[in-house]
Amino acid sequence: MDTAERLIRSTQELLWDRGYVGTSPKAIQHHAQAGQGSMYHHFTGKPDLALAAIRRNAEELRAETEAILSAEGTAAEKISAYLHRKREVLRGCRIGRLAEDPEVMASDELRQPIQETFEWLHSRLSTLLAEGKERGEFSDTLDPEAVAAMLAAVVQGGYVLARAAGSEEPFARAIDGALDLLLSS
Amino acid sequence: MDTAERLIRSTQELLWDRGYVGTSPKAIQHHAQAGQGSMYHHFTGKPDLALAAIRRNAEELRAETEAILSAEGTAAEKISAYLHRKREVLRGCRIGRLAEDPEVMASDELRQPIQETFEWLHSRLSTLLAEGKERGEFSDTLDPEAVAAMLAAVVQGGYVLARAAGSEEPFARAIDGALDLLLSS
DNA sequence: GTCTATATACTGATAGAC
DNA sequence: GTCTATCAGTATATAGAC
Repeated sequence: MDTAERLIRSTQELLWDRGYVGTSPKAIQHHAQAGQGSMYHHFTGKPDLALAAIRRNAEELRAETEAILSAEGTAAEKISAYLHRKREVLRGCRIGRLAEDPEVMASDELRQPIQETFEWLHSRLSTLLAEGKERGEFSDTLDPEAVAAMLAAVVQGGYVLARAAGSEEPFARAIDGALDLLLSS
Repeated sequence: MDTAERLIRSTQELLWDRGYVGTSPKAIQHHAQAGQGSMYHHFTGKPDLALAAIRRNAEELRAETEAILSAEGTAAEKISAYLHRKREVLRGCRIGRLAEDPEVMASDELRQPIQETFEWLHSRLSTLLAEGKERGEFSDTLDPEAVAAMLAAVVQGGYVLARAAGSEEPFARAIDGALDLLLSS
């Protein structure tokens, strides 16, 4: 793996665990085993490298999610698979956590991949819900747009509750609560 | 207002907007119009002052929430009032955002008020749901613990989606989705 | 209680040698 | 491409005068 690639991957990990404000160039260089000079040769600075890493994290998250949502099954099965997907719950969401970072939110360029990822997810979930509703899997009164937002929020909020508790349990409970209501509605 | 009080209130605001990692003693002093010496006279350092500010933010959030949940009305009305409560959506949650801060999560002392606040909220919501269920307001199959976690998660995740979008809309949609399912279940 | 001086380490970068 | 040197500014304090 070349140096530029190691720098991007190291930054992906550090942004996931510490956010943008909490990640220094020095920490990135150390993690990537690259020198100061290498980093500034391949990237113009911290924002440039962070942007590459955020985009990569977004692409990877989207690909992993799409693999689950496009698998065989009913809409209800896909939604359930998405909610019960294998996750490092206590680590949080590599994309959602950046929505709490003041410098990411202050930069249109850094915020864009975050915004687009959630727009994509919302669109994907709401299409799926509409198809399931069409096939009679869900209540006739179900609002796909609202329920899609609710499902995305439950996952993001589940991470927050779990981290606050130091336990995966609140995440699992929140998912259960959402799925119970959706499937019994 | 005395200096110690100004320092605490300034730190409350800065932690809300920038988190612990993103807030420096210098920024606090400037916001509170207090000198370096004053800050270190009243508090032993940044963690000590932050702890006071986090506890204060937790107390205030809890008091505001309790006022809504203990008002007159059915369980469903109280839950709806809680979800539709006046919020600075794009600013995020003054407590939940700290669950994404690496240094707060690394310190048992700083994390404790965050953990306790969500434990209190979960307990309060789940009691309310159980009472409502008892009175026939909700489905017989409703699981109060799971739905309470789901509701807390929707609020926290709603903040994340709204900040990512730069718009309050996703928050409102997520709340609508949760409430629709709860009340039609 | 508040102020100024001082201190060590880190942040985020630039410059130029190799 | 990578390395070392250097830099202005900040982070997080401590010490001692007033």
